[in-house]
Amino acid sequence: MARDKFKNFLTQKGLRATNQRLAIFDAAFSQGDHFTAEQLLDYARAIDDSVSRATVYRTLPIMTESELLREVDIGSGEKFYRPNREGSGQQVAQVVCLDCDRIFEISAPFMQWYGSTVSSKLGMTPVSQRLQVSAHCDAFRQTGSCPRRG
Amino acid sequence: MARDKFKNFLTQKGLRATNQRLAIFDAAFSQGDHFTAEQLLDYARAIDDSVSRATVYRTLPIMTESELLREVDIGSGEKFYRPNREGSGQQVAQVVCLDCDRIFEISAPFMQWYGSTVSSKLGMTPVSQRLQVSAHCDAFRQTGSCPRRG
DNA sequence: CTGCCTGCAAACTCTTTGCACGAAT
DNA sequence: ATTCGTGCAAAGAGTTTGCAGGCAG
Repeated sequence: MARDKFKNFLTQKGLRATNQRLAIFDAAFSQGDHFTAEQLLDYARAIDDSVSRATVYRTLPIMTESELLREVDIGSGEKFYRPNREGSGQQVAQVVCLDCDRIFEISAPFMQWYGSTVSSKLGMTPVSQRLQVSAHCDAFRQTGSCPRRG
Repeated sequence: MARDKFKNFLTQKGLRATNQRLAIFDAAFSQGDHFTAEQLLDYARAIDDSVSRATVYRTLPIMTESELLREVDIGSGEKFYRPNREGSGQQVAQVVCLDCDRIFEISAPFMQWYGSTVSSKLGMTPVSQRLQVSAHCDAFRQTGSCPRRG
């Protein structure tokens, strides 16, 4: 269970397993889709209403360092986060729908190879890579509404 | 000359070719590397000291819409911009050096193909795609200084 | 002249931080 | 007990915007 991995990570780093951190963790993992820091605050407060915005922002880096959460930045001002289930790894491309602002993720196994190829040309060692595609929804253009939104 | 393209774009859109806009344009194209909005303000003021921060921020979207400038967001809080010379197109990957914070660009022609493939799986039409690789500099790790920095 | 553009400064959004209190070990 | 964690509110960074005056067409 991911919750245990989080607790282990905390203990291992000499950090404390407080109610607030666990509430934030549970809130994050009750979400199926991407969420923002602000949304996470709402979700976490539904579990433990003592959670503050500051603690959410202080807990997010802990969860991304432990690789339980993935940070997704599509250059829209605010960052998105997503639970990293089933060890899905980092070889994922984001497809951002320009019509409904949703973010879809698609496996892109070649990315790692490409990162290595490109980096070695520059005498560098790749750490991570991100591929982001911005696209319009065909159905939206025809019907005027996004079929994935309803 | 790119400057003329900018003027044409302005005229075509019913916008005015003011001294400030042209100073900002010239400042942008005197830069060889990526720059931030704040740096652009400095450069532009060296040409015309009446240029204000507001006008820089108002002119940047005009220059990116006209495809004279490319926006590069590496998720660091502030956005970078880069002159789009010789019609280099959008098929460029960014390699961000984690040691010296520089941004290198490398041609990645396959990206467009990938964008199409992925988008069509979702029933979407790709508009743009971005590949960003974060990497460590091998030379830096050995010598403690970045050879590209000096 | 007309109305788009401008500079200024205040506002805004998202995120980070200082401080004194509170709780986990 | 001791130290780390917390909430609150203020600060911070980057960007946007309302307004009164200015300049291009």
